[in-house]
Amino acid sequence: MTENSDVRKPLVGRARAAKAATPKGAERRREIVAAASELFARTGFRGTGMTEVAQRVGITEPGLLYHFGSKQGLLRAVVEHRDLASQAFARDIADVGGLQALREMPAFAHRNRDQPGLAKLFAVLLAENLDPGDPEHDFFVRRYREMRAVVAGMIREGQRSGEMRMDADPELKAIEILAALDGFASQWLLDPEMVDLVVCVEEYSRTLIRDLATDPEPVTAGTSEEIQG
Amino acid sequence: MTENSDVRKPLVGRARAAKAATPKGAERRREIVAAASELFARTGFRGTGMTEVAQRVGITEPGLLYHFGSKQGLLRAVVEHRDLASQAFARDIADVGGLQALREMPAFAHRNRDQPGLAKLFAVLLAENLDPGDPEHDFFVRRYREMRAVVAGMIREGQRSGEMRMDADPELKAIEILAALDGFASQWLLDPEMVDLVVCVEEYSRTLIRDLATDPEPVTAGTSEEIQG
DNA sequence: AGGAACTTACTAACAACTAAGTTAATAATC
DNA sequence: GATTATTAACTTAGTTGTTAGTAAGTTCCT
Repeated sequence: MTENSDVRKPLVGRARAAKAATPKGAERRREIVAAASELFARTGFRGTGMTEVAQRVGITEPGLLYHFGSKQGLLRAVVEHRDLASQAFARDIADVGGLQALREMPAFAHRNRDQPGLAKLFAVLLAENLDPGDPEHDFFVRRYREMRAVVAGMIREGQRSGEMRMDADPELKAIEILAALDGFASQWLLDPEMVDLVVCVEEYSRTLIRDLATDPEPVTAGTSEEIQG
Repeated sequence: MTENSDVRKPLVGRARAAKAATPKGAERRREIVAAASELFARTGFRGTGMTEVAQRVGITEPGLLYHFGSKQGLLRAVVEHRDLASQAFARDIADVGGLQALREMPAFAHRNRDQPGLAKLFAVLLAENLDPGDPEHDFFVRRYREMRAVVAGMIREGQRSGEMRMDADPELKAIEILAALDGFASQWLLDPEMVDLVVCVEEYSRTLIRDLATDPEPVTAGTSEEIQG
């Protein structure tokens, strides 16, 4: 019944410039990516016009297209650039490992709260790319698989070291943790007066530790104060 | 005018038809809402054209506008209609109350898995309305507040009846539960081959019961199914 | 001189929406 | 019970504005 022949653009565009060739050009690109990130976060990819982005950095629309070839090219640049921040977070988690990583979740929440643009950008772009065939669908699939792998690895390390119960499924727990963090973020973005991101993550962090730790934790009151062993 | 004069349409449009006046009209409205739900779910509100919706039901674009007055009018109709399904879920939860409600979460997940369109629609529309000023922002704020209240009430009842520990914060737990469910849904929609919605919710349901129940649960050998495939 | 980084001027497609007329069914009147 | 009036439910045709993207030329810097 009415099969979808919804084929996207054939992506023929000659992708005019993949990399900058000049310090000036590189700087412009950075400006453009920053502006586009803000606008995509506010009005989405589909809801944002190239003209708006161009005005924001004080050039014309074709001037913008010179750098990225097409709107999709710009999207890709935005997504890849902003992903670095998240990857940094992933490294942090991976480096720490085990229960200590869970204890540091509130710090991550603080960073997010201070940069609502990044959180919103990813929430909006994720929703716009849920469908296979959406321009950045594969990117988000890959990204979530990687992050789940990182979190699952962190849990597995906690199990190896004996800090965490063995009968927890690291894969499933990883999905749950990422799900909760995303969900907190969207409720907070939607209604910051009612939902405090940091409080939510702090409480959830405690819940996770209570759930996963083999030994009961000493009662750490309030915010994330490190307890040196 | 680099400043944002991004004022939305003043909503003056004479909202030509708020309700149907004829069985035939009512039926057409239903068709249109169904088609628009599908399309909004796939390509979002901003990414979907009135022409596409109109074609889908076999009428012209002005014919569509006759019924809903404007694109926003159509969006509102879609959102309000599809919300009824979610409200039904809320009633279920509220009626059951306490731990039993947590045990029935997988049933809710089953319903969602069989209707991916609804889940996707809400994920997409939520992300498109995170900003105050977005056309349905207030609707989503209201909706989440209501659902948090329902879930928090369910927990409070569990506490009153003695099934659940008193030192859990019902408001925070409600945020967490909705966050996790939304997050499961979006990971599942993005990558259904790696994330099984039902398995995730089942596991999470057990985690919640373990976390909140005062008495340890008898081991209900529910699903020993394999993890995702 | 030559290329990077633009601009102006344009196009073709499409967006939501309107105006005005048409059809068909119902409801009211004679 | 046929005719008329009224209305819902459309259609055709057009308006206005915006979209991403192009073509071709210009400025600037090395």
